[in-house]
Amino acid sequence: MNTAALTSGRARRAPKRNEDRVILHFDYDCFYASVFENLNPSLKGLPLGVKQKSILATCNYAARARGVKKLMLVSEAQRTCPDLVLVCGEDLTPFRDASKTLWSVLRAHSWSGRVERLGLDEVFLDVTDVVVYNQELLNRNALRDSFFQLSVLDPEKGFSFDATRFCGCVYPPAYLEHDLLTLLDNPLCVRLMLASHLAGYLRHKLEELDYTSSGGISTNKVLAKLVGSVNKPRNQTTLLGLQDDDVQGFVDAHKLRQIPGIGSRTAQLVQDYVLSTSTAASATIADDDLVGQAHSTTDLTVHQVRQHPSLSAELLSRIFDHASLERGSGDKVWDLLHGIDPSAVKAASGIPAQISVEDTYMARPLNTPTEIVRELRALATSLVRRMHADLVVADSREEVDLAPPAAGESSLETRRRRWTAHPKTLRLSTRVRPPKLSGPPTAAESFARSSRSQPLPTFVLNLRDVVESVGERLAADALLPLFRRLHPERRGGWNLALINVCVTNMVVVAGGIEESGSRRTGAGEGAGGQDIARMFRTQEDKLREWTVYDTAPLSDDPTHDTTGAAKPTEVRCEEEVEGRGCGDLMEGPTTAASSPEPDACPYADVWEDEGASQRCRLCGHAIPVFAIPAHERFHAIGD
DNA sequence: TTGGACGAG
DNA sequence: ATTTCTCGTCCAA
Repeated sequence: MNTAALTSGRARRAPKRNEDRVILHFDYDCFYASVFENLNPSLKGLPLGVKQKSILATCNYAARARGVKKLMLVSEAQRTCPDLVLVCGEDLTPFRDASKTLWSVLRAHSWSGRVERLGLDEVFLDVTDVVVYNQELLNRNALRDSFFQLSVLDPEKGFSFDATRFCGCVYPPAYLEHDLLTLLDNPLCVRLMLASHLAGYLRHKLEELDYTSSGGISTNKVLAKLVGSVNKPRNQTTLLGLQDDDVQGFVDAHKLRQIPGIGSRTAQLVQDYVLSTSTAASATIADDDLVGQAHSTTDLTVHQVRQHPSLSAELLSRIFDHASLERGSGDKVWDLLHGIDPSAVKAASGIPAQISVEDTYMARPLNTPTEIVRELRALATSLVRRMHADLVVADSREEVDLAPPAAGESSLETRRRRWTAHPKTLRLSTRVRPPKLSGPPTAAESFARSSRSQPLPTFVLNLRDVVESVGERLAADALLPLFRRLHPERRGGWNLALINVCVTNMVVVAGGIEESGSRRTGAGEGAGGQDIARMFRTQEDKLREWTVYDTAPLSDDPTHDTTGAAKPTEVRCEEEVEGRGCGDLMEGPTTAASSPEPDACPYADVWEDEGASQRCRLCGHAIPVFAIPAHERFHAIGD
């Protein structure tokens, strides 16, 4: 039934916007800089720049007032503003922490749980439910003394507000002079007005934590985000669409690239098409001989693109298909050009889809095996740390029914922590340094990454080992083989400009964060997952009995005791060290990594010796001996 | 499943 | 020296 709508004639009809929802967008003002200012308040008022390697990731408004810009080279920024205070923002941990805190403040005020983070410094809220509830509560005779209820159960919880006006700015600004009571005859306007006060209240809550923000209020995500940028720092804007022209006019004024969802590739394809098919008669593209001009220097507005006579959703689809890129979402771009965005605000899962760590080596690319192994080990260790921070929670469950701690039990901590999800896949990505030769024809091709992935070895999920040792093992056992797959040749150095290590493919562990065991959910059949979780737990408890704790360093691996920490010695089995995950970085056969047979390791003295492990006959991965029973259990369950 | 392309901050 | 460090979705083989 869509085919009729896809004919160009019908597709160009006036678009129909869904205005049933109310969406808020928050953007924390110069977030990274604010985090540092709050960590160290003496920085407030000084021009502050946050750098990552050679660029300024962001800067505060004091710095911007002096001409410093985001994403400026550090050297340029210092020339522009000699007394610029610089802090290093390469470690994202404090930003993640602050982001989570602010997000939880917003989430605490949501009824629907639809509170979606975009990056670390933006949040969308779908507040349709709260707003509609308060819409029904409005007393037309006492609008000035309204009360916004934040809770159905507790009518006292909320804030007073004046329902005869909007909180913050409105767009178009002309509506400020409009008779507000007339405006409020429109139920959509009433909802947006209510939402503006809610947004103002929430921004005030964020300011109590010393974070200012910019807010956008509209009926979908794209419009809320776009309109939030109209009054930038520390303010908010509500997009009022009384007539369709208002919203379309607002979107039309933007450059193509400014529309979220239209990236550089899409914008270039659309723009190239529009420019190359514009005839001299096309009045919209003005006097410039744009057709002959370098396309990259032009930035068409949405309005200019929409003026193109034959443009339609279908034509866009053909443009994207023809470029052998993009799926069937010419429709999506067409919608975006008209301010239509049906995408839902997603409820937070609490579990990231992937966790990755990376480092760049622009100034001095990595070339020697020693450097590469050192970096792989460092990245592996931070990745394990991140996995613990993001995927492991304290376990409040009482395990009274299981074996009590044995005498001298050292796992008091470990049995109180558990994974909320297991990543199944490990991926290593690298980027080689841009081929610096050719001048003009250099494309953005140097930007490309390549990657290899494999199942994540299960020992990474062992909470008993210290992170450093797990990290070392991960590097030796898994990352090195992946690296060899990625770079099978050894011609004169690798010239690596970037390494990224990622875990993904999360399998949520049965029982949510607040679940309190299978006893709580009496749902008979669906409890299979929780039974599996229980089996894992009992398995671990059994394993613990077999684990010998020893403060002595491992005899065959002196690097393991560099931390001096006590570490469990693996229980060995007779098929000792059958396979090695490490192998030769430079000369290992390309097929070795995928073969179940271990390859010789002539450079074993260079690389980490991994200690006792063997390959699983089912999946071919090197498994530390102590983890084999659990690994087999894993296979038996069938994932 | 794997590896890439693209889009977001 | 169009960069930083991520995260998410979609697509094809």
